[in-house]
Amino acid sequence: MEQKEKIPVLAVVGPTASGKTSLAVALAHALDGEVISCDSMQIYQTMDIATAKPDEQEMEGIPHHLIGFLPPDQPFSLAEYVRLAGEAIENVACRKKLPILAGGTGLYADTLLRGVKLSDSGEDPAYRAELQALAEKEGGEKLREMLMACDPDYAAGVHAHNIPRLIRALEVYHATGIPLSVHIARSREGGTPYRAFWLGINYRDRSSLYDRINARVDQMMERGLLEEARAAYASRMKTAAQAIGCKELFPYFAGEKSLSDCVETLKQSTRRYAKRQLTWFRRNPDIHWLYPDELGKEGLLAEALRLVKAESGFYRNVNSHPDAL
RNA sequence: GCCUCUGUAGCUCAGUCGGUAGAGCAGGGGACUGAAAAUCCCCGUGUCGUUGGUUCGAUUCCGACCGGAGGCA
Repeated sequence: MEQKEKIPVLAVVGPTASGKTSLAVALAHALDGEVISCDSMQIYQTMDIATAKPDEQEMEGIPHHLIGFLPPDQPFSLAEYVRLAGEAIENVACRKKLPILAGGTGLYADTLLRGVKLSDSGEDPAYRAELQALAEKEGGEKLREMLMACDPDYAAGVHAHNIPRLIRALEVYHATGIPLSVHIARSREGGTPYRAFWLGINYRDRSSLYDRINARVDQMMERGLLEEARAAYASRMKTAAQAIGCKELFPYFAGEKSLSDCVETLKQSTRRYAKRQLTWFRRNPDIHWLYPDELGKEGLLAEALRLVKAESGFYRNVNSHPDAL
């Protein structure tokens, strides 16, 4: 049987406020691409400021997919993202454009581009609630003991304090009779329909990234983050309320903390988030790292293009349709 | 000018009845398979302000000097 040709996908990843958006747009211009967002919060219709969604001006006419399509009261999941992003990539590739995956949600990017096949067990809210109650009553150790009995491999790697992980692992076993660790091993077997080329943005000097983060939070406040967060505070959201830029301001609305304290906390959580993102991406050996504080603005794009062009499939993909429009 | 207090980790401070020191926060590292902007784990060497003295030994006691805070004139 003829092997289906893999779809080339350019991935632009990195921590928040590192400049992914503008690099992705510039690459889209240069390589005739479209951007597919890989961001677990930009999917929502609200919170434009907090999630730093690119606006019309920043998009520069480049089509962006998977941004702002979901009502904020809707929950979302990894599996849904993989499905929707897969469709978007297909759609873009069919129109002979280069799919450019851009965003900072590492779990989403990896699961998608590595072709991970998630277990077919969805969520079981009733069972979850049961486990949650059990954890509150008897502690995480109890859940870990239960997991140890059915999936010792996975249990060995999860701390008893990490309740959500324990619950999910128990839920999977409960629903499928197969340990999550076995699902995970199998999920990697099938290979991926994509040929990914990874670009990562990082800063040689961590503090210069932090400076950018602090400045961007101030900018968000000037643009009306407070009102946006107030609206989020008033409405009861589930997943979306986790967004950094909303929850940190809630204590101010509740009259528990001063606004300036909340803004400081907001900056700090953003910094910590960036650090976690870097931890995630660093372990990906396929990423070609770019350092804006070393390359400068022009140099960043030039270096990115140089790397991409050296990778045959991507540039050829562009050249093969020079007459399109 | 005099008196008192104070100077220890990036910050706020403990502490050593003399044997070179530890908390919180900040910060760093790591894990991660259906809520991931989430959830969780690990990490504390620093001229103990400078300089003399006492001492086997001083960050600790004493003196001087240099910062800082307060008080009296």
